[in-house]
Amino acid sequence: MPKVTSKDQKKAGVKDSKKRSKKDPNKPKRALSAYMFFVQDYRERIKAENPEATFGDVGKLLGIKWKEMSPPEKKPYEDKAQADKARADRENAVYKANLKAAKKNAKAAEPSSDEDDDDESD
DNA sequence: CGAATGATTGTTTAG
DNA sequence: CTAAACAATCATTCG
Repeated sequence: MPKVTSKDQKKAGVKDSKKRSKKDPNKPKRALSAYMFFVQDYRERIKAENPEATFGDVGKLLGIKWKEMSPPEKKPYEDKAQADKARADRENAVYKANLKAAKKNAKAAEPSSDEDDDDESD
């Protein structure tokens, strides 16, 4: 049942104060969501339609509009999301390379000062 | 192998 | 600057 949506996260008290936990050395994070791109384009529009709207209002309005949007309307945004995903994928490759290199370097298992220079031979 | 959960992404405005 | 609401996502990880 724990379908923990972002709402549950905040409900659980999981707010982002300063990065949430950090276990991996340098994860490429992830790609953005269609919503991110959607907002980037709508942020101005929402403000245009709701010049008096504040954080809570604009924020909600944006989400509502998003839901009101038709799949084909979000399509272009999803497309960007996928584009970002592709970009993230690249970071992922580098990330893995870094880990692999670091791991290979970490022979004594002593993470004291491991300075690895990144050389993207691309 | 499968489900779940966590981490992350970007924006808004106001104090 | 940071905080929370808004939605997506999707990769990692545990069983």
